[in-house]
Amino acid sequence: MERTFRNSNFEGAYFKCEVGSGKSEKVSDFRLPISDFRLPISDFQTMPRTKQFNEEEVLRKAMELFWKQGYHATSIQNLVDQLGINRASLYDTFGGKDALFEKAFEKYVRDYSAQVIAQLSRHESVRRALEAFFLSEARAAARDKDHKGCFVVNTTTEFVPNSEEWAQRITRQRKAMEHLFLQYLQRAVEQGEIPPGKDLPALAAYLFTFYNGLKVVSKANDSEEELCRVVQVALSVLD
Amino acid sequence: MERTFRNSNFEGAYFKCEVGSGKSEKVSDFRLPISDFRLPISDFQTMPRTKQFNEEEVLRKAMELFWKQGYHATSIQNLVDQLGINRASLYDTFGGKDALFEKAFEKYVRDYSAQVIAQLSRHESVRRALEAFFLSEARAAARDKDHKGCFVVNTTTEFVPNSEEWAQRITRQRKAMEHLFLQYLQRAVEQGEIPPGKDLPALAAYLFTFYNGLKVVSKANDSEEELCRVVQVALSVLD
DNA sequence: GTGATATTGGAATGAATATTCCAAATAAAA
DNA sequence: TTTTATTTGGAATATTCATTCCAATATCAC
Repeated sequence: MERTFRNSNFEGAYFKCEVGSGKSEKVSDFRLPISDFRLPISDFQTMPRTKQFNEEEVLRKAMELFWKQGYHATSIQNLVDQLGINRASLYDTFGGKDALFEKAFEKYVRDYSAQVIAQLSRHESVRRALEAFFLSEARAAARDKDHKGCFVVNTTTEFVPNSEEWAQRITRQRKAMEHLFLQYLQRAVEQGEIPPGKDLPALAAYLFTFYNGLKVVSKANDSEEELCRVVQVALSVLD
Repeated sequence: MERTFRNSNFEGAYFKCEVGSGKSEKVSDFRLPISDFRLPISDFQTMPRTKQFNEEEVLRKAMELFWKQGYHATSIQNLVDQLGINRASLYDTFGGKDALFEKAFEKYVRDYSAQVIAQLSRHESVRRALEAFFLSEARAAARDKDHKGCFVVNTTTEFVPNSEEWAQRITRQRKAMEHLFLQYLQRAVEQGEIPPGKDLPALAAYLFTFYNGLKVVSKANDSEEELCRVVQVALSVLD
């Protein structure tokens, strides 16, 4: 507790820009002090040793490991080995296994949401955008030699129904993604790509359901061709 | 090892008919000895104490627990508490955690396959049969207060890609279910329900993929109505 | 009832688990 | 260089894990 917060006075006091592999070797570390910053409590006069690793990069590694193995099958030792940082650093920086998993999950959602939106907004035609999105997901899944699937989907099956907290988190994710699909479908109707009068919320929920299925099945089927044909069938509901 | 097989000479020698809760209280136990049965090796003269629990019933409980919680989140202590049998009995009867999980998985596949086939063969019309099947799955999922989903789907996300052995098992399951769907689709073409010339294997793979998605999504969405509408959208590819 | 033997409950074991702790090393500023 | 606060490596801790063991119990054949 005590050690965890010993630095809390200085949160946000510096813009850090760190570069390096983070594998406990020296890294560059530029700090741009905010000139008019006043120390609120402490009376110290020197700055201590800085972190030897890039926090974002380490978090990315943790994300990949939890993504691939899930929460229960990933041990702290596992993380220490893979992340290349010390046990104590892990606890000091991220708080513990639960907190680290949450941060990894949030990073995935953050990164992945941006990617989905970017992918979908590449085409004017909604039909083409959805096709491009699902085909790219199918291809990426088939090519991922780790067969990680989707972090959110994996977490759904691992934590629901055994954690009410995670069930709510997952539900929020579902609604966000269904809402995103819905917006595109509404635009499709406006653009005359989809005949009006269709049950768009059900269609959006369907797209989300199919997405989940694709992410599960692609873990155990790496045939790019088969997955792409399935996508084409799935999207034929839009015709 | 030694204790595990001490009774192996008598496997199948009796038709057992046991009744009882199995919660370490006395149960009725009727044994109908097979009259012409000859002891192959042993020279014993008395029969030992019989099992105090119904093996099939205990296996069913183990299946439900693994189904709900997964492999890693279920401890032996957990099983001992839930199954109502002794630690030693568990190891003697089922071999260990891994072996018990496998047996539970196989029981699920056995029971569930029979149920799927029964469900599908209720209607002459393939379209109606598929609709009845998916709607019944949606309704059952929404009504399952444990939100267990599908044991096979859960196992897919938990063990793939971290176990090659399970990946193969899961792949076999996928192919079996796709094959089942394909047979029905072929019959649908013969019966004139589906226009000829469609890519039936892709359609079968699509149905399987959607099934997986439904089983994931229904864990965190218990709205029967929403799930059923999604099913209707999904099956519109057949029109 | 008696003898033989498997089951049973619970303790014992040893490995793995998450987390905490501390001395030594180190970076930044004076 | 000295001072200071932090990171770091690895040991220490306490819990939980899967599994084994054994004495006591209970059942079946006689």
